[in-house]
Amino acid sequence: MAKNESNSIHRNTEQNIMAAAEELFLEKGYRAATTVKIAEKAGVTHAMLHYYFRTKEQMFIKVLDKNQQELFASIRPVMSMNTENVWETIKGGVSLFFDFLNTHRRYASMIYDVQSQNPELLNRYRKNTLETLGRLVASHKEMMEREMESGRMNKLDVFQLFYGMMSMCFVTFLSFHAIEDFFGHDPGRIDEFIGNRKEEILKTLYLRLYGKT
Amino acid sequence: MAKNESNSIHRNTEQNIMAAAEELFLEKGYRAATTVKIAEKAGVTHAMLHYYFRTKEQMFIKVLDKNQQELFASIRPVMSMNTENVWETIKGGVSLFFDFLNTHRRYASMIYDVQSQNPELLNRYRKNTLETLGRLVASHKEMMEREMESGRMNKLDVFQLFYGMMSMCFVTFLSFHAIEDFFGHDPGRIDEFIGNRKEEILKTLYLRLYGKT
DNA sequence: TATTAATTTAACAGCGTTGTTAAACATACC
DNA sequence: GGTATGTTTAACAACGCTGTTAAATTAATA
Repeated sequence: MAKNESNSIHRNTEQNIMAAAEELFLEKGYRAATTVKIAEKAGVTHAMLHYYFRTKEQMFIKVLDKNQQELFASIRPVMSMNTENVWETIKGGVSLFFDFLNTHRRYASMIYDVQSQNPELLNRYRKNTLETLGRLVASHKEMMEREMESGRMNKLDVFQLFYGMMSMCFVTFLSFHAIEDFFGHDPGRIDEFIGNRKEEILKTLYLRLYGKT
Repeated sequence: MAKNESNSIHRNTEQNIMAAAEELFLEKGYRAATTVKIAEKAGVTHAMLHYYFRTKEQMFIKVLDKNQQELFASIRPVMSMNTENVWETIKGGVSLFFDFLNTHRRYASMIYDVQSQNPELLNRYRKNTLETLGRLVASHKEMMEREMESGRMNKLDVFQLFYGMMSMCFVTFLSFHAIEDFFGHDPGRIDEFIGNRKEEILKTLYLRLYGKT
């Protein structure tokens, strides 16, 4: 078997397994996505998972890494944003994060599932995330505080602001099962709700920062 | 054995099991709270669970019902609130709901866990909740819309408002594991953060409803 | 004392899950 | 044709979970 040929076949099956694993991990979480179901979905026997990935845990870590890379790529533009315009930066950041979660609709619930049931699997992931997030917050903290001092922006704790931004986005997709139930699994109505939710979050944040009583 | 005596012993063990089951279901969710661990925590053998409750599912349903009753009791005062003062009503409702979640810190994550992993167990629960919630929303909808028409309150979709209120409270306690990690499991700092979060949610809602740009 | 209820002990069946392996087969390449 | 790689098939071991039961034990009561 030629090396090219070999690799492409190799990659095809490996990628099928990866794709199936990703789908099931995202949909069901770590525990409920069993190796047998993953193999079934990939159209191979579950012995193949061992052949390519050795253990379920290694498979999961690859899925996790892939999604984390996509997340970082998605929010990269915030890093290089003009930090002079505070609202534009916040709006951009929330918008990018929300859109990432929307294009990865089960990501939030997968992370939540693993965080609560198998937190040890998130050790590597958490380190990267906290560093990245820490840098992000730090790089905008001063600027915001200046804005508050000047009276152009309402005063509030920067940590509370970031927590609020992230959690409002996150909870939208954590509650996706409930939303689906509520809207009768109608993709049109669901998309509409999600779109409105994003606008509502941005409006809420804007008024929190600039609204006068 | 006298009937009284019998009942009191009966109840003691039964209540021990119930208490252990509640703790573990709340902490770990349905699947991960195994019958053996519940029996261990209650200080009895797992055969006793069968003796008193027959199945794990029945045990869980009792725990669920108990917590739901406590939730309904907690938010009952909102029902009888003066619906003329819109902000006081909203503030009271959010405050009561938030406080319930705070005194039942694992309730949110237990409900989330079961909703995503064993949704069929929530069928009875969901029916009750949706009805109660539906009545609650309906009873305040008109009044809010009047307030918006009059220009005293900013316009927004009532459903989005309720979703926002509930989800901001809910996500605070869904992210409790993360909060504990972040604050190094220091109860003082955690309580302080939770307290600030409640104020922040109320402030955010107030500005969303009454803030002018 | 005889009876009844509560409880423990110790075992078992049945199921699903993960990880593992041996043997056979298929395919491409040299 | 011989070799290496990919793949399937068909088992198996080990573990943990739930549900169940039979037998023995304890304690209260009538």
